[in-house]
Amino acid sequence: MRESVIVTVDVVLFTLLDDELAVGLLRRADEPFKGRLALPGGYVHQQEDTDGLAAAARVLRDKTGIEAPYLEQLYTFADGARDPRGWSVSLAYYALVDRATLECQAKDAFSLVPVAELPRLPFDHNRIVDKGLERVQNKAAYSTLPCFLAGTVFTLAELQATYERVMGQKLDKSVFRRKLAELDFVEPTGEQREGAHRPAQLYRIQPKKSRMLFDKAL
Amino acid sequence: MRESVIVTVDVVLFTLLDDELAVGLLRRADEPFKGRLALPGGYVHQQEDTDGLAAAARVLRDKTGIEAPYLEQLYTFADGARDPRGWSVSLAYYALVDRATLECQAKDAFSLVPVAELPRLPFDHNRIVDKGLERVQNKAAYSTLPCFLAGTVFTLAELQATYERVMGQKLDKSVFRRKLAELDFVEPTGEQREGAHRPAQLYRIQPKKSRMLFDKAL
DNA sequence: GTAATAGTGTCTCTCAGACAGTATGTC
DNA sequence: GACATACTGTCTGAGAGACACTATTAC
Repeated sequence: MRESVIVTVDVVLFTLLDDELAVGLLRRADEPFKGRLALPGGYVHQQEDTDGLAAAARVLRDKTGIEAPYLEQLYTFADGARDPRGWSVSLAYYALVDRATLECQAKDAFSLVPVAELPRLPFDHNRIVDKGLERVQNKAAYSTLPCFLAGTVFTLAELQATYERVMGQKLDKSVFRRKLAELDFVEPTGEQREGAHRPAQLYRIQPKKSRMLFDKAL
Repeated sequence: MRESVIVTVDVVLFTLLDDELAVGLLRRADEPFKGRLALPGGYVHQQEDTDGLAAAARVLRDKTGIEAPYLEQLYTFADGARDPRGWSVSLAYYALVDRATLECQAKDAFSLVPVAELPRLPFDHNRIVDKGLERVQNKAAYSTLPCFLAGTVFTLAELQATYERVMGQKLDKSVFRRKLAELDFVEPTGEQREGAHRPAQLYRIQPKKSRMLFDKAL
């Protein structure tokens, strides 16, 4: 017995907007919920997409123009009530993009909304965003994940601020740097950031260590 | 553009067999791979199953007779190569069952294989088991999850042994008990386990705290 | 008594947190 | 010089690990 099931991918696109975690939303071009703000999503294309991840990357690229440096499966929402068209499966992915990359690649037709100010979204998209937030916050302290929100180069103060924003708590500067040194996944570029006061060393992620998991929290 | 996609659920059933983590496998009744050992799995039934979790519970119940006390979504495997019939989606779940419950509920037609001795499985079932193992091992130290493998009542020595088996490392008795006391999720039943030597106090999980996550490792 | 397992007490050393201190830039 | 930000050094308290110790059963 084989039944036809609607299979879509939906992407939660996270970035930092004014030092707050924000989500990328699009106005839906088609029914159902045409015209409403929702997560970028679309059908899986069996000919085009080798797997779920590829489908998510394609959907994100086609709908927003963005090639996310970080894209990972989040959860799969599958039930008979989430879509008015009937039983459906949504392969949910989440993406992390820094503001610079986003500004440079993004098409205009798309909104960034801070997670604290999200409107009611169609389908179960609020649940999907919640699940994404939970995942990002849980993983933040134990991984290099927030680095993808900080851009390609950053000062240590900026990186610390990024971790603090995602984790939702203040960190001690001295402790943060001590652990960074131990974990050894950033390296100085040699460049400095000039500003109003003493310039700061610029750093980047060591290419081989861009996706690390730690034993202890940062 | 809506395309029909095969949607199945597959369940990795973990239990402890001779102090080793083992997986429940079934001989496939139908093509493809008829007669081969594989994970219990089946199609989603849109009329019957309210959601993915319900589908996984039903498949596990129908194929093995087991009502798993712990059942959680693991990952979704979706691509064009995993099933010879074409592009397919497998909603993978993992279940934890203690030996006593398993013995009492299980139908006979099913094999328990220690994870170290797994044969080559059809589809991408080896990948699914690997993912499940990874998940269980990662979560073990930070959750009550291994308790579901220990049975409804257990001595502290048995519980420690269970954690050690799942985590793959020895723990210090004194440290283990100190943390158990702090986390406060087991309670004495009042009963004792009689044996060859000094009897041990029996414990159970506090019903309200059966699924806890810890900040620190046990 | 001995053996074996249950359960507890205590020392030490590591490390996170707190915070003060120094360095180097702008004005 | 003052001030602001970058960066470093050091003290302390909590807690994990190691391990010895006591308790209670069977024999």
